Amino acid sequence: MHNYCAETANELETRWQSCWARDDVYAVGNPGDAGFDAKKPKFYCLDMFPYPSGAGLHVGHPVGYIGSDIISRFKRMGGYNVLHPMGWDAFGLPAEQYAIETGVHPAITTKKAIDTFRDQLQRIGFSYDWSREFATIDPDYYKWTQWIWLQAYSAWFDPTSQSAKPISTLMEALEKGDIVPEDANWESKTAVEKAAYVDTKRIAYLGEQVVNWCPKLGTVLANEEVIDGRSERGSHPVVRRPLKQWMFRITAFGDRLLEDLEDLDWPQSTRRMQQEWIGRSEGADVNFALANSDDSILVYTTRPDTLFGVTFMVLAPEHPLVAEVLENPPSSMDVTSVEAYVTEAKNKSDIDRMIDQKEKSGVFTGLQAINPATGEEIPIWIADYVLMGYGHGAIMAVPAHDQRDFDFAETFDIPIREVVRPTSGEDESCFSGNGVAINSASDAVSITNKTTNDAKQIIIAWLEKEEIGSAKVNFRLRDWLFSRQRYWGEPFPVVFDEEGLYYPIQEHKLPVSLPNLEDYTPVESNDPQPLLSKATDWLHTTAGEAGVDPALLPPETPVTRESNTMPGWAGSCWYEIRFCSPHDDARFVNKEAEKYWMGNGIDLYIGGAEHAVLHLLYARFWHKLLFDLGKVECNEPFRKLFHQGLLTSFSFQRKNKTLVPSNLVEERDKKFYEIETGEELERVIAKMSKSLRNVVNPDDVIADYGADTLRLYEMYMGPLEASAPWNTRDIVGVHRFLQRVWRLGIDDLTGELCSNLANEANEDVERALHATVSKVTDDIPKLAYNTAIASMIEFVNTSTSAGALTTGQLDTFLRILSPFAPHIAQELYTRIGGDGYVASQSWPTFDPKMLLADVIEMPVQIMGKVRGRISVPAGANPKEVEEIALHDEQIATLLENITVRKVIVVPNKIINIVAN
RNA sequence: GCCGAUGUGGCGGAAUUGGCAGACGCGCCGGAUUCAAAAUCCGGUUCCCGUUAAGGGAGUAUGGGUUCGAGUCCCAUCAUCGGUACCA
Repeated sequence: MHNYCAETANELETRWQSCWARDDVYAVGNPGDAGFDAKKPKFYCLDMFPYPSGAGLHVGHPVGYIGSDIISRFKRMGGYNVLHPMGWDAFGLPAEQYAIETGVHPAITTKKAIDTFRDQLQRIGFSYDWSREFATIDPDYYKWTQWIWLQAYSAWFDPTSQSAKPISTLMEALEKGDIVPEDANWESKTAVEKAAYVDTKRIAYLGEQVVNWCPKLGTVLANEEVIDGRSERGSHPVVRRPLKQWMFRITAFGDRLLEDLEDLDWPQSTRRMQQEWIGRSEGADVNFALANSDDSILVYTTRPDTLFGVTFMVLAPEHPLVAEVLENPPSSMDVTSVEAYVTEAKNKSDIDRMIDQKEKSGVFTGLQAINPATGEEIPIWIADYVLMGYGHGAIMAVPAHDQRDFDFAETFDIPIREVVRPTSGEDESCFSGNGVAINSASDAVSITNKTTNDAKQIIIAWLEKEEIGSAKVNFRLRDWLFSRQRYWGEPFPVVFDEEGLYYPIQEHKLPVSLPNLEDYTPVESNDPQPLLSKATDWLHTTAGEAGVDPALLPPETPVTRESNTMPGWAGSCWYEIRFCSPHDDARFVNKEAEKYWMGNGIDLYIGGAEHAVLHLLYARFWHKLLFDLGKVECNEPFRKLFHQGLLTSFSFQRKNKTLVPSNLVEERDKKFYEIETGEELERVIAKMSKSLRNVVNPDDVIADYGADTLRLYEMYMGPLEASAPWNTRDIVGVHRFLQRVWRLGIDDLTGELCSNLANEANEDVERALHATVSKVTDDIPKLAYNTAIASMIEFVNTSTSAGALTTGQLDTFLRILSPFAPHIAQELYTRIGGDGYVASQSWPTFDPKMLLADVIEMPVQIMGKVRGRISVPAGANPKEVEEIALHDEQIATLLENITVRKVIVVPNKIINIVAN
């Protein structure tokens, strides 16, 4: 037998894969390379590169990769230069955790995992340009990751131009007096003070602030990595504590990160999530003077128009004024209870703070502030519902118009004063919407009867005139904490002298290599202890050895290296750029190559929606920084983004909603039972997971059916963006399809070419072929692969039934099949005498005239129900169609005793007769 | 709670600007081929009524609405999934 089966598929697939590798079929050059035509249009199609885990690939991984491979192959055949690379995101926690358990160096396990992943991916037949492969752990790569960090270190954000600039421009402007420091006192500063001031303005800066410390992971985490007070990875408890850490001034880019989302071709939901994460709000800073004191409290509010409704103030327990007042408490303060409350709040984790949101707790300070609008004294409270991390850690409370303040006021019996009336609808107990100001007039200022928006403007103008406040834009986004106390990450190119002053490593001395460690176990300590501090020989060195500019520090000066490392995100923040020229060692990317491939951003970026905020926001930030500094052409890296759906699996659920691993379930009469207990189970959709035993390995699927079947099945399951459950039973459908494709060209019995390929073309088959080419050509750019495959199945069924297909028709069909099932298409293409690789041929065209039939069959409805059908010549005008319909025997009979009121003719679609 | 998405046969899913609901595949039923089975091929398959049939009725989460015509548009409700969580 010579039929298409698992053996046939596996034999021909591995054979062609080695030919592709041998002939570099999918390698693409760069502008300036021999044979590279830079006048051709380009298509840069990128997959989010994987973190290669020791477990290897499961069938969920390739979904997006198959999707990107199909459109890449399609674009190549359409005459584009296609950049379609793959690499590895290889720094990170899992390899390090494994090293802690086994003592095996992360570099070894990571390399092994990469080799496994690469083998598995190559077996699926992707058209990656493997000559561009790299991993983020390669010193040639992380050298430039460190270099980019130095760019941020050596830059500041100029608020006037809203862009990053070299730090030297700041120093010049300060010297010239164009920029004045906050204390208006540049001239009298010492050199060290001047340097310290400039340091506070760097985009990569060392900041002492409260961080999220995860004892279990032994490292700090960025705000984004903390979910409900637990680590995003592993879900371990996180506590907050102050620490000096490297930060990125991402908040400076908040406006641009927000505004530039508008022009991106991204899923609406992802843009929304980024918008909300950035969380821009407009409002005002207002200073409240304390009664009987020179102190004041600065608050941020989005509702300055409710100033007349402020009946108390609240400080976060961590607010500096709290500690200050406790040092020297006024007689009105109940020191014991205030201290107790503050201590308790400090010890509470974020999770505990979030429980019982309704139940507000707090303590009165005994202090009073003065409402600047009314002149009234208002009490100052401390409560943990006010967060130190947002605004100024203090609020003006307006219980009538803010639910939280309302709950608090109710609990502690504080007056509630209504100052906004809704323009419509009933007056709720706590109305937080826009309306019209009431009860808002004093000798100082009046906004009564003004709409909320007008009232805001008036109050802000008044605050500014009185110099007690100003308009302010605030972001939810915090600066990005960029230090980790882990081993398996990029070292920072910076050292400290004995006084704690820091110095960057010179560019030409990069990379700062990661030293080897004997032992990866984190140090048990209340204080975060970076693992690299165990590498004492490496840690303590001299300025010259480390590569500090001798002009900054004499070479023999003893220095300590930075022992924190960069987080896992670092490598994935710019890999898309490096793929343009991965082996360039003169620059982080070749300028011409970057301009050609990324001048208008990446044409298609495919990856999971789980990266909607973190990775995509960080990468955008790095790109904008590099853009401002003139290092890249474009200010957004990913022009078009697409999220593939999650591949789920079936699982089995007991009545009490617990899940049963799939290997403990049996199927009888279409029902599912737990083997041990005999309980009937419900089949539900669940994530693939080891514990549920419902993970499918692509290697097994390939062994049973071949890679082409795997590719086709994953794309045929449904729309690429939708989640769908893996159902092994369904795979045979597309496998049978490929068997029929095979028989179009090959006689199963003899293995020879089918004899009828030489016959004359069949008219119906030819029309069907044009229709299929048209459908597939339309569907691929939309990534609507499931319907493209359906139309190809229909074509094969049509030509199989017709028993007639010419060599030329088969050639055309194999070309449109080739992006989906490249191996079988190549094999048959070669067997029917095609030259070279089908992947390098041109995409077929179709004749639109062939899509139109001469006679069109149209359904005829009477009162919206189909009652018959008629045949009309193509191009008949509506009047003619109406005549034909009304004179149709069957229709005329049905219309005998009723009156025709109206006839609606939709050309080429339908006729509806309104009659009664 | 708030924001967003989704809801179509036994299952995965199709359906241009509103125009024949269920393409295509799985499964199932019947047939051909076979000593037999597998594989393959052909036909059928939304549900209900109708002896097979002819034919009729209902139907795209639920309830209303707009329209000659609604899976598609509008309003309300329910369910599932995702995001978010005191952001002043």
